[in-house]
Amino acid sequence: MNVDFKPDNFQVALATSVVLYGFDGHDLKLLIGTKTNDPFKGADFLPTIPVGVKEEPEMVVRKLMRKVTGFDDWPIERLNVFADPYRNPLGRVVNIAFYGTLRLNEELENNLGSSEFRWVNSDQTPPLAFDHNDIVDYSKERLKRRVKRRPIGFSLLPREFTLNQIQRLYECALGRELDKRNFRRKLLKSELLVETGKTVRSSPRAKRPSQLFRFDGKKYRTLSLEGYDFVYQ
Amino acid sequence: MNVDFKPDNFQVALATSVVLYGFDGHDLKLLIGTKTNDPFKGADFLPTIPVGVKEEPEMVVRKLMRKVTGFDDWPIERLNVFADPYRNPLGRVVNIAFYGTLRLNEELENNLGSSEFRWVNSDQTPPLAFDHNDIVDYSKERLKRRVKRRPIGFSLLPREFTLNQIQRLYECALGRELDKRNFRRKLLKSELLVETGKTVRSSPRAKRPSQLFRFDGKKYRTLSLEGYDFVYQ
DNA sequence: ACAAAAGTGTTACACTTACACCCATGT
DNA sequence: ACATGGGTGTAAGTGTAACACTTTTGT
Repeated sequence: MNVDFKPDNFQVALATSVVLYGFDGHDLKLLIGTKTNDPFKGADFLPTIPVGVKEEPEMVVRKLMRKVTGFDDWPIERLNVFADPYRNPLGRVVNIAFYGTLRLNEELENNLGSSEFRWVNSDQTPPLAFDHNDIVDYSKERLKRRVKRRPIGFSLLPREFTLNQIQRLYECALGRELDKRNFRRKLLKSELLVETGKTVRSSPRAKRPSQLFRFDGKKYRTLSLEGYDFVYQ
Repeated sequence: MNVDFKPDNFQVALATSVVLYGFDGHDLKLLIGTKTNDPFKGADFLPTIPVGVKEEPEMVVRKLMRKVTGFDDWPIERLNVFADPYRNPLGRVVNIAFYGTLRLNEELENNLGSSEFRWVNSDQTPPLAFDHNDIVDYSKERLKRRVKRRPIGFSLLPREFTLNQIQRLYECALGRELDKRNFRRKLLKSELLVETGKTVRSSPRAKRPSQLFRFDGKKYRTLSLEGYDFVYQ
């Protein structure tokens, strides 16, 4: 069986793109850029960067995130590889795509590294260049799956959050409404949330304040080792 | 943002490997080869083949399967991509790995396309060249997940099979024993099995014959469209 | 006192798990 | 008649889903 590589096998380029999700307490958004050069100049696309022949894709993605948002210390996960032979008109480019999750705050929302990028509501993704809409769709499925099985949303939430915020996040990610009482019961039973004792008013119109919770990361890691599965159907 | 590719980005090669699972009614096996040339001459490895610059990985994998087993019409699924920069000593080779499932029969088991290949019990995978053990481990996790959520085992089973065979297959894939009564109840409730009325004796020593069932593929496709989830915990 | 959002319990049903014996058949 | 694997039922417990009102607080 031939497993030898001849010189003309080494003609492929690597790229990596990242689908960055941010949650601002009310909406789930993702980061979109606009191409400033050909091919597809002027089209929207995902943050994307070539991967050098000796580079590790994850490192390259972190570099890219830092360039675009100013930070690179958010959890990311490899999504999939998009390897259609003609997905890029310049030649064969294999795209190793990632997705990441972060808490949106005003600083992040307004001070992006360059004006080529913006946050869009995750259910209003515009048409994108290359096969980037496929990448976004794939990442949404992955996020849905993760949210169902792992209490992963915490990297999207503020460090202290209300039960209504986390429910809203789950509803955005899953794309459907959830029952408040059942959601709370399930969440509190997991014992991954701890009360802070603090409260906050969700809006100027809201009279009664909500309780603030935070995520018990240590407990989660312990449970995780025991094979804990969150599972929100 | 730089998304331009310069000529020296195009120096990567693509390969694809396949983890082929076969079930012979009693054991779950997978296909392993022995390298006949360097690098790693003499080492065991997965069936692997370079992907040409204009080729589609799935097509290449099917070609590979045909070369090794004589057939290429089994269901395959893309697993993951293994892209560590130094996984191959010849240069940067990105491996787009697949896994496939087939029914083992004596013909397949004994008439492999070449003597470089053999079937090994899936829980006795030998040390493999490159990062192929990682690929195998990953495929086992995927198979486990698939078996839990989809009635996927049917491409591994003979067209007509006994409940004991399918239980045995699930036990191999999940790596643990299952309760016979609970397993049957669950499986029969799904209404994806139809009785053939035929029976077979499982071994010369077995006196009472077992009933033969087959899979109702049409019903499955219908249920599938409605978002059916099998779920065997 | 009213407006607004926060917060809270119960019941019916479905599914999961644990468990041990009788049955049909060939020799 | 016996040996062999094939086949069957029940009960307890756990999780899910549907459902509407009371409480707290600021104005």
